[in-house]
Amino acid sequence: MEHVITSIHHACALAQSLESGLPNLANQPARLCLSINEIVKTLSDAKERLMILSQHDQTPLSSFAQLMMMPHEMHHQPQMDAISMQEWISCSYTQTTDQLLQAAMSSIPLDVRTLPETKMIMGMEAMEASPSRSRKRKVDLEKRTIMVPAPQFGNTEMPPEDGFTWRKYGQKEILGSKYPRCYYRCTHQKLYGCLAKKQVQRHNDNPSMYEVTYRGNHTCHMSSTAPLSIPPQQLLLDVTQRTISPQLSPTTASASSMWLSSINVGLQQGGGGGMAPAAAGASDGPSTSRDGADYPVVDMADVMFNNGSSSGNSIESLFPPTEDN
DNA sequence: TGAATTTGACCATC
DNA sequence: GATGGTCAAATTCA
Repeated sequence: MEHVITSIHHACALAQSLESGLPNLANQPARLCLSINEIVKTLSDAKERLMILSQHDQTPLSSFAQLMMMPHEMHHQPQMDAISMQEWISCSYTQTTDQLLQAAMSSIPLDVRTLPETKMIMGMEAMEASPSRSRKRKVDLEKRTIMVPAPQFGNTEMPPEDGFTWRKYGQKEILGSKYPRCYYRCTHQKLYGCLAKKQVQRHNDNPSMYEVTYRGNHTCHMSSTAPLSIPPQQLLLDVTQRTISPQLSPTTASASSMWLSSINVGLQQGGGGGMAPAAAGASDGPSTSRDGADYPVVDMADVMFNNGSSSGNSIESLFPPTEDN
């Protein structure tokens, strides 16, 4: 039991370090992923040990329960036995992990996020919408579908922001869907010939999720006068090389910032069931051409899951103190 | 007043 | 013919 408490303390320390390092990490999603992964791994380890303990020792885990319980939950559940504690931990852990994954996925640049390797890494394959019935059009643009959480607070009717400016050009009732599908195209379509489009539709069974389908690629960032946004290649390079991006667009910076907020809320809320409001600025990176490009996702995966998770466990390995921004 | 949104109509595909 | 995607006039908003 002592080891479990130690692990939890360690996870809390990691979370606090993450929180304190947020201002300097707004543009380093890979390191954030590393940190989250470390926290989740530590809590998972504690959970597994708790499982084993609770199987061997059926004594109530009241002290630990009180330690981990949210105040409002304590009010409603003054007593908690080992079984319900186990259920609670399981539930909380699962929800938190899912929320973190959601938040992480929504922050990773779209081109990276939608790569099969990335989905595999993040365990998000199941979140991919089932392939729609094939329908070849004259202009068969590349199509990528993701699920993003709807805002929990504020105007939940607003589709989640993704860092780009979109212009709505249509809305249509879709057969078999409770919610209409909204059609957007890049605001800069006329000015820069940007062909990026997206469709936003609330999930039928889960209205708290939006199904967002992107088609085409943003070309507006290529213009010298177009809104600045970092090409994903550059961002990925920065991520994998653990260097600080020389310049981040306001959009990217704020998106990263919101991503951090999401993580923060997720960590604080535990199983409370709520992420940071996506409407405040969920994040997508710019979407540019990636056809044929060989992104070093494997390297990123290696960094994320092999390099930092097993050895050291020092927060310094995740957030070297030498960097400031 | 210009930009963004709404919405009915039209077109493409199955 | 049914359905999804887009157009464009009308309307709303800042």
